[in-house]
Amino acid sequence: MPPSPLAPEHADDGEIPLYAARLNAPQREAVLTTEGPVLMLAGAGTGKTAALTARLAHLVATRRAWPSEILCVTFTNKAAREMRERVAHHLGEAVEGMPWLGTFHSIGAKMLRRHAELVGLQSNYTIIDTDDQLRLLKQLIADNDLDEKRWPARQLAGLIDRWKNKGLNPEDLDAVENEGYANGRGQQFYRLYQDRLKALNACDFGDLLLHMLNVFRRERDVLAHYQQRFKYILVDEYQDTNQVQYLWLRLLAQERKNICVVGDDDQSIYSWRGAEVANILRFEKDFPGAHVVRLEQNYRSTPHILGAASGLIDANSQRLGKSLWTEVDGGDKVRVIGVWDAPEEARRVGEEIERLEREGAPLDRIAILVRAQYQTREFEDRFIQIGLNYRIVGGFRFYERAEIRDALAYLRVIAQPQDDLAFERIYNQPKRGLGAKTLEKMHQHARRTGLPLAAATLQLADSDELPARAANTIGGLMRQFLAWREQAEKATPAELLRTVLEETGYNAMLQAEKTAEASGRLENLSELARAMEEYETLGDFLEHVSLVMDNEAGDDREKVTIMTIHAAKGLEFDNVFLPGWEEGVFPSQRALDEGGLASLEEERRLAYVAITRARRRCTILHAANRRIYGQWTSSIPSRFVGELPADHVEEETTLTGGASLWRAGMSEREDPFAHVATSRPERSGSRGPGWQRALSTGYDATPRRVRETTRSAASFAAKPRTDVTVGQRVFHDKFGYGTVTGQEGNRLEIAFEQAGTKRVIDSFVTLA
DNA sequence: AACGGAGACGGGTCA
DNA sequence: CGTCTCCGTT
Repeated sequence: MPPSPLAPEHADDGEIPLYAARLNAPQREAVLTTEGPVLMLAGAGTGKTAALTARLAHLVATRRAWPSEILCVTFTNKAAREMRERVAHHLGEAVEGMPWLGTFHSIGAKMLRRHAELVGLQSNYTIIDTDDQLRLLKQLIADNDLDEKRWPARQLAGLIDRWKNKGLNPEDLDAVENEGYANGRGQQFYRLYQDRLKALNACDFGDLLLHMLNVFRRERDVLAHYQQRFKYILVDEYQDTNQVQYLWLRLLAQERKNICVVGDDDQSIYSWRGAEVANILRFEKDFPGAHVVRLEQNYRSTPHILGAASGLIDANSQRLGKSLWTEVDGGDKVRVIGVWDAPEEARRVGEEIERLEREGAPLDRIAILVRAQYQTREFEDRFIQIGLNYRIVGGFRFYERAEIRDALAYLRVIAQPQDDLAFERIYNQPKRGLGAKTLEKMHQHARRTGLPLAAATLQLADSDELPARAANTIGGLMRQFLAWREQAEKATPAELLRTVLEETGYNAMLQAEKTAEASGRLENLSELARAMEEYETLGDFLEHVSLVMDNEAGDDREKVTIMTIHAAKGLEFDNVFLPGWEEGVFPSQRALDEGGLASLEEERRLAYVAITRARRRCTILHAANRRIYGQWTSSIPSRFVGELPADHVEEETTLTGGASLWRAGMSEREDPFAHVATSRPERSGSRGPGWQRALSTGYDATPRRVRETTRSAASFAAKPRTDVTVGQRVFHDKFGYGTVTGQEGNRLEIAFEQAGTKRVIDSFVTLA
C-alpha cells in the first residue's frame, strides 16, 4: 500500500506536497499507483503532463527510486525538454536532471554508445540522417547494377525503415516482406546497406532502436542490467509507439513490471509511419492486472468545442472509450463557414484575425491548422499582402538546409575521419576545382586500400596519381583538417566552426553572392555557431544535433501560426482556424482511395485533434471550389462537417460560398450554386459552371463588403513609414532585394530583383 | 560548373 | 499548374 500523498515520508506534518496539490482524483490515482502496470488514458487537455511529472516527482520524493533509476520516454525532444523542466520545478535543485529521460532515439543512442562493440560499431559512431541514407542507398543500387529508375532508392529506404520499425533484421525477413523490392532482392540490399553502415562506423535512426533491441535479445546480462536499473518506466504518447519500441519496453519491463504508459487512442494519427494503436488497445493483455486510469476532465476548451469534438469522434468504431467534460461553461459554438474558393478562404481568415487583433487577442495564440502542407501557400500569400505577421511551422527544418548540412559535414569529418558521407559532401564545397574525375580516383583508391575516403585521399595526394593541381588542393585541405582536429582538442565547438567557415572560404563564398538567399544562409550559419556555444565538446554537440536541432529563430514579433494538424498535436491556442474541410482535402483523397475504414477513422481522429487544440474559439471553413494540381475542382463539404453535432455548431454562408447550404438542407432551387455544392468532387478536368464562374469572375466574385474590409485593413493597420521613399533599395524576407517604385500609405510597390514587382506592406521590409 | 529541358509527382513527420 | 530532380549540353 503506497503512502498517501497527504503524508509522504519526507513531509513533516501532512502538508500536501507541491506536485500533488492541484491534481484531481483520477490524476492523483495515476500518481499514487506506483507499483505494477498502469495504463493512463488521457484525453486531450486533461492535464496528462501534470500527472506524469507529478508521478515522476512522487517516485523520487518518496525515495522509491533515484532519478537515475527511472526510464521516461517521449517521442519528441520538445516533450522531453518540457518534462525535464517541470520535474526540476517540482523537485527543486535536488535532482541533477534525469539521465534516462528523453526520446526513444536519444536513449537508444546513449545506450548504444556504451554497447557499440556488441553490434560491430565504435562508440563514436555517426548518426546519419535520411539524406545521407538516400545517397548511400543510391550508391549501393548503382554498384549492384540495379536500375534506380525502376527501383528507386526512396522506396528501398522506406522499406528498410519499415523493417527496422518492426524490429526485423535482414535475416528475419520472410518471403512476403522481401518480394516487394527488385524481385526479391530487398533482403540483399538491406544486408549490403547494414554492412556499409558498419564500415562507415555509422547508423541510421532506425538502428538506434534496432541495434539496442538486438543487444537486449542476445545479451542476457546487458538486458538484466537495465531491467535491474530501471525500477520504474514511464512512456508518454503510448498510442504512437511502433513495434520495435513496443518490444523494447516489453523486455525492459518484464522483470519489475512497473511500467506506466500514457496515451489517448483517439489521438493516434501516425499509423502511416509505423505507430500501432494496437499497442495501447492490448496493453491490459500484455500486462495482466494493469490498473487503468481515465483522465476525462478537460481544462482547456469550452463545452461547445468539447461537444463538437466528442460528437465527431463518436463516429469511430475502434475506441477504448472516454468522454471529456469540463466545469467551465459559456463560450461560442464552433463556427462553420462556407466560402467560394481558397483565396476567399484566406481572405476571410485574414479578416477574422485582424478583428481578433483589434479586440486585443495576441497573435501568438491564434493558429491556422491545415490538413496538408500545400494549403499553407494561400494563407502565406494573403498575409504578406495584408501585412499580417505569420510563421509557418514545418517545411524546411533548420538542419536540413544545405549550408547547415555543409557546416555539420566539416565538423563530422573532424570528429570522425571515417565519415565518408560527410567528406564526400564537402571535399569540393566551397568549390575547389575538384570534379567528378578526382572523386572517382578517390573512390577507387579507397576501395583498393580499404581505407576511409579521407584517409585514402590523403595518400592519393602524396602520389602521382592525380594532376599536380588537384593533389595540391587536396593536400592543402587535408592539412587543414589536421589543424582543425588539433584545434578541436582545445577550442570550443563554436570557435572551431567559425574557424572552419573562415578558413575554407565558405563565408567568403556566401558574402560574394550578395543575394537575399545568401545573406539568409550566412545568418543561419552564425545562428548555428550561437547554438553551439552551450556545448563543451564536439562530440556532445554532434550527438545533440543529429537527434534534435529545432528551428526557433530569434524574431520576437508576435505571429500567427500556420501549421499542419499533425504538427499541432499537443499544442493549444485560444483561436483556431481549420480551413479546407472538404471531401478530398480532409479527409484526404488518398485516405479515401486506399486504406478503407481504418484510414478514414485516422482522418477522423486527426479532425478530433484539430478541434481539441482550441481553447476558446474554433472556426472551420470549407470552399466550394479549389484548384488541385492546377485544375479547378468543385468540392463538397467534408463529411466531418456533417458529423458535428448541430447543438454545438453555428453555420454561416457568405454571399459567394453557397456550399454550406448543403448541410442546411436548402432546396436546390433556392441555392444558386446547388449544382456546385452537391456535385461529386471531380478531379479530371471537369468544366462545370463552378469552374467557369471562378475563372471568369476570379477575385471579383468577392462581395463588395469583403473587398472594403480588406482594403481598410491594409491601410489602417499602421502608419506609413517615413524612412522609405520611392527609389529606396530595400530587403524583404520572402522576395529579397528590390527598389521601391511606388508608395501609397503603408503600402509599397517594389520591383524585386528576383521576384518581380509586388505590392507589400512597409513593415515587412528593411532598408538595404 | 552552370544552365535548360524533360519528366515525374503532387500526405501527414519524428528521431 | 508548380516544383524538383536528373541528365545532357555548353
